[in-house]
Amino acid sequence: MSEQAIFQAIADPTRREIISLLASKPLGVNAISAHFDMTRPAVAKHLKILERGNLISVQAIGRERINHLEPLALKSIEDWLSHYSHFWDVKLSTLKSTIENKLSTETKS
Amino acid sequence: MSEQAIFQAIADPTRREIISLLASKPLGVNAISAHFDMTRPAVAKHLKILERGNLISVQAIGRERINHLEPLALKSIEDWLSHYSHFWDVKLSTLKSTIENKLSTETKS
DNA sequence: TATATAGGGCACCATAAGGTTTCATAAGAG
DNA sequence: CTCTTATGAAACCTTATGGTGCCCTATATA
Repeated sequence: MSEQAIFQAIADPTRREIISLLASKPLGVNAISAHFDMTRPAVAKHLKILERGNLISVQAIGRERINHLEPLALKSIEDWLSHYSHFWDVKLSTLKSTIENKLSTETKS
Repeated sequence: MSEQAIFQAIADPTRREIISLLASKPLGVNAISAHFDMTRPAVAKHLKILERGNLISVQAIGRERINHLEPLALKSIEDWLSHYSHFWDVKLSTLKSTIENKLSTETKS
């Protein structure tokens, strides 16, 4: 839930690769570790960290635990970036603040 | 230069706070460490990591070394995020049109 | 010149992070 | 019931990380 958990989760290249993998298809621990040159417990640890950052959700089917990507959690990163991104990208932050302004004036009136 | 250096740089909460500090004003090492409950060498190490990720540049003036934020380096993060952001971008634009519809019906009535 | 100030650099320490091996358990398949 | 497969979990090792204290050099300034 903490923002730090997400920043930490995406800091590791292996975990970013796992995210990339799960983006195309939900997978179990074994299927994921097949893509890496490391043992299953190592991958399982990475998955736990990703889960702690709410970047993946786990769905147990029988004896399998399928890991699903939860991309919405990445929005915190986007939000943090928006404080600085106006430097190169005015478009998105303008859209965001426009919406927020409209929302606040709406609720006020 | 490496993408990993940037992800690693923003993974630490202290470094993100330093980024936030430098966003408002370029500062020297001493001025920065005055904001934290840690010694100057510790802050200097963080600065070195930020520099390695090209997130700050250093300008030497006399005996002072002023650290400037280089927000453009954060674009790599934005680029990486863009692979997944469509998930919530759809939501956001939907929200936008919803609001605009509400606003137009409001002004019409 | 003497002295205070800004900062670099090194040695050291404790803990966290990433990995392995090994063992245990739970659920399908024969 | 037995065997295989999917996974969790603990113990352990090695290296990275974040921090400290201490000492050095360079530049201002009284």
